[in-house]
Amino acid sequence: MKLINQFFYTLRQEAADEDSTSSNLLVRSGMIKKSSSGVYMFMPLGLRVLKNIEEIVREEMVKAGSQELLMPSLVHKEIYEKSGRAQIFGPNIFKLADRYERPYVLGPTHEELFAIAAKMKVNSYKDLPFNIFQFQNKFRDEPRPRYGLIRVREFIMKDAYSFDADMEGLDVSYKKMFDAYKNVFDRLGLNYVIVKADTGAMGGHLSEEFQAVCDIGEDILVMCDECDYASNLEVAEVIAEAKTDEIQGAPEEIHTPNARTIDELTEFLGLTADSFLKTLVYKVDGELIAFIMPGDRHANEVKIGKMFNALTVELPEPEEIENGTNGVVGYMGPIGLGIKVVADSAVLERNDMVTGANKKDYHVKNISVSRDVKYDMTGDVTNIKEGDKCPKCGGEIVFKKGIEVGNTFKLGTKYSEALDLEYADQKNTLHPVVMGSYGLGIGRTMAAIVEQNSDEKGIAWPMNVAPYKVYIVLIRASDEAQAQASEKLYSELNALGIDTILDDRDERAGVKFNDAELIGIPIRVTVGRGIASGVVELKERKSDEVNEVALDEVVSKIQDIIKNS
RNA sequence: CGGGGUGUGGCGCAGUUUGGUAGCGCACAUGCUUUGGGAGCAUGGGGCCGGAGGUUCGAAUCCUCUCACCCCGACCA
Repeated sequence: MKLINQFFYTLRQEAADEDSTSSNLLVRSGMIKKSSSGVYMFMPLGLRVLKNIEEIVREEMVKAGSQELLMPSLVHKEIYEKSGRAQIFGPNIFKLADRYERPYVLGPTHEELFAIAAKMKVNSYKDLPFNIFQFQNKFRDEPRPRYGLIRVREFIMKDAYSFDADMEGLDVSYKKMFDAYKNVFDRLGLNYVIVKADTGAMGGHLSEEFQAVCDIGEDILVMCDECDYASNLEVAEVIAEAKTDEIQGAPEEIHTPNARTIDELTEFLGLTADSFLKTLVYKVDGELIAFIMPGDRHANEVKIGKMFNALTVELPEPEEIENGTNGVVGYMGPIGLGIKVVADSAVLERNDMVTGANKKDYHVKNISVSRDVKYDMTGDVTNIKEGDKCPKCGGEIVFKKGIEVGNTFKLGTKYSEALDLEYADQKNTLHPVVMGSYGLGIGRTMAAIVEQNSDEKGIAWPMNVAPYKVYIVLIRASDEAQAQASEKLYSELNALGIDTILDDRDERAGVKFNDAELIGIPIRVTVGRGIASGVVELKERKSDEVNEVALDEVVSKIQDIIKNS
């Protein structure tokens, strides 16, 4: 591309309404522009990057035996009602109506349509397995879009689906996709980890997330400093500490005026947070249930939801709690509360604890859980903490932050049952098909790459996703020798299939250098005064070194750099 | 959904408290100079101040409503 007469622009100032390194750089470099909250335009340069990422994903999908197709975004709402997901997605799904007021949705993900499509082919066990995928826009009405391309409401996802006769088959199909994902993220040069995760709105048996490690990540990755344990915080198992303190005398009320939170109590009573028996009331599928746990731990709603196999887990309003229990908000305790109580495994053996008295301004001390508290169930209902023991090897747990760029699910038969996707086995008995689903966010991956590959000057694209590989800075367009040399270099590189920008604008050198760095082109060639002695300058974006190279050697040097990248 | 903030030329902002009919930087156009790290000087073009209604002789500025965008919260009582 020669820059004159092309749709190319950069911004010198930060975008006022962008809140992350990647979104700022992508906007400033003229690759994307916000259209409305959480919705972006992709400009020519940005689209090239997107397509490059897409192509790498496509290659790996095809290599893994998947076939590409394309589904509509506009889907009859009925389909999501049949699978029960209209409810699960709830307000996150974009709804609209046609002229006859028939309800439609903009697809948030496409398990249902793929199951329906698969029915066209699947009759017998002989028709399985197979795997299909697409690149398509997904729509999710996020309550708060954030961080540019990272949390958006419309985005391009590669979604693939596998169809097998049984779980053993699914294991094989899953492994193929899993390996394909590793290949993709390895090729993209991303620093990522794979963690176990909650199956969430997808349902099913297993979910693993590919997480790009990054400070602005919205997911907490639980890692072990000794072994390869890696999990999303949502599902990381807490190994209950065998902590037992001395048994005290009978429970005794203590006056704790205006001390409602754990923080206020630790301050007021001079005790550590873990001496408190924290009592939280959740509304689990509409039922008020109390959870007791050590005061220094946070409840984990995903675990609670799983424990009750519940669709919704929410914190009720204070009035709801006081109307539905014998408790007083701020002074809640499990004794005589009048609702079901679930005890976290970590408190079962505890003896010397303080909890709420269900009475304003009073708590109770000397609580021995086994002696004083009647609980209905027990289990792991809290988040793991840094410094806890690794559930796998006993090593120490550390946290990292991650951006979820890919997710693989062993779905099982949830969708095939809901949508009647069945096959006949050797004995002519019907069975639901076993499905897997595999998502990969293209725009989010692009943003994650920028988060991991930028400096104060701008983006530094890895070679294989860079919109162009070479940027020729023509210092003085009015100089015949310089103009001719850069023109020749430009044609030679393009003829070799090396996408090149020739900056032939009537701009000062500084402007061109800055733009080349901002938009992150990996190789820069400067054609300037050196041309008199037959040399140009070669510089890689990620290095500070500038090398003088003879004009007739530049092309082969560039080829070497690309080959070795 | 709750709290806070912001909407003024393509981009980034001032002006709003104390109403008097819009300004700065960048970008843009023209000319001269300059020319290897975001040039200088001069001249100039471009905005019904998010929208609607109201108060007033007069509204970017005050009042009411509304839309959009951003931030914090929606997690522990």
